[in-house]
Amino acid sequence: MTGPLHLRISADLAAKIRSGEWAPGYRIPFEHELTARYDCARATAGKAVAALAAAGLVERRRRAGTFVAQPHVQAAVVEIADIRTEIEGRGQAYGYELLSRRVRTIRADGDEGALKASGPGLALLCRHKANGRPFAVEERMIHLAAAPEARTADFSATPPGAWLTAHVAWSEAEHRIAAVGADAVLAERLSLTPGHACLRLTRWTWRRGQGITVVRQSFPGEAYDLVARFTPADFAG
Amino acid sequence: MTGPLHLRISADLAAKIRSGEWAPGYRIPFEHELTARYDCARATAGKAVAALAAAGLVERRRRAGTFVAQPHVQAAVVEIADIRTEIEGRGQAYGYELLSRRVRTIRADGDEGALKASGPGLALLCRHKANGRPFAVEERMIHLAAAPEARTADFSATPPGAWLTAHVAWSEAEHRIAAVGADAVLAERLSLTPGHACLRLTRWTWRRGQGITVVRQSFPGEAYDLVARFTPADFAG
DNA sequence: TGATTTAATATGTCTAGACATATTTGTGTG
DNA sequence: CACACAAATATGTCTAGACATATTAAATCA
Repeated sequence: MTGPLHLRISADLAAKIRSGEWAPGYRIPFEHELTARYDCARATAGKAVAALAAAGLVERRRRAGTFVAQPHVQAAVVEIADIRTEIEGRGQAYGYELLSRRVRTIRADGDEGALKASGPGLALLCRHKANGRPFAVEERMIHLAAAPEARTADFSATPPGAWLTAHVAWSEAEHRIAAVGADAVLAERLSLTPGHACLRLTRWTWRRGQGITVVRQSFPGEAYDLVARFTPADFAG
Repeated sequence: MTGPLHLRISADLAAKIRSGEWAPGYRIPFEHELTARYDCARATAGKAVAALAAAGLVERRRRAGTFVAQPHVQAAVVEIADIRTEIEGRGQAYGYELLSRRVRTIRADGDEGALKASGPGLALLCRHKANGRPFAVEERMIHLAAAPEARTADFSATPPGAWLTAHVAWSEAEHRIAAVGADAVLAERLSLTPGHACLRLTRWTWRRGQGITVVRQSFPGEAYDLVARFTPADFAG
């Protein structure tokens, strides 16, 4: 094993935990023991153990020691790609249509209410296509006070998601993933029969507590899976 | 602001970034400048900036300095709680039934194929209830070579998910989230009409590359939303 | 016995250095 | 002008201490 000593120590400890040799609840060696074993300063051993604690593999308690953590809640990282990237990544032709665009007051209830934004917003309705077939319908509201340039942007050519990531920085986001049966309107837009199972991804985006945009994307159930991977930590162990 | 100095420095810097005062690409102060500003050792300033780098707020380049990172790809952390925890967290009564249990060979294709496991497996079918109503159907396969104790575990009382997290450590997991229409069998088990939109969560779990278990949980679409939050970092800023 | 104080101890934070490593930038050469 | 080389410099890693803080276990007192 090469590289920085603190990483080597982390990897060694992580391997013991991953292999099950050190079960949840096991007290791992004290820092002063690691210091002796690896012939290093306490800060180096401490850094190695702190990394494991940050990754959730261990829990540290003063005076008591450091213990292998109980398996965590399943936490999965979903990388929600831009739809265009998603489609082109499958080798399909991407298509985009703006179906409707208008300025209206942001509602204080429902999905838009969670934005905690008031005043005029830009309401967009658009459709993404893969190989000419409907892939997703996107209903979006952009808070114009937070993104004033959106008023003059040409969303008939540029999908609003791509435009926003390029023009507006965000600091917080929340996603909600649900399965819904298509109502008559959605079914027509996606060329499905009413009731067809669809995956619905709703995303709210804020910056410093001010709502920027909320978007609801609906996919035919068989067209799109969200894939999430999780590894408890990044050690090579 | 109180507490450890390195956290105070992290929070100060994070606030500048979040507010947009330091835009993506901006070079934040060098460690030696922070050292002077906060009257601390370089290690303390370095720890603060390293935390921001770990959170993805900044990127560090030797000789060049530390720069505010470009807004990342949408990455959402989904906390997929144990179903019992999920139900009880809503203040509902949790119920559990084992519908079927048998030992059979793990298939080499389909969902089970991705386990890359062969030999005997324990196939379980169970149902989770909230306030007496079906909440989820769970189809699970446990690789018995990876978790031999499962052969004698009493899954009529303990849900397999809870048993596994307590008895078997895992190192890698993959989740797939999809919307499906209920087929006749699933509809009957969930007391729905066929075709009803359901959220389907499939999870594979490995340990050191060896498949441990694959589980497919199906929820009535209206019963369960996956909620994912994303904040670039954990600082109070 | 039960409650309270006290001492021991592991982690948390921090310092003031040192040397290693990578990369940019300037310089000189063909 | 293009390219190779050297110097400058910011981060990365590490040491050998120090004191702070939380918590447990032991000792003491009601």
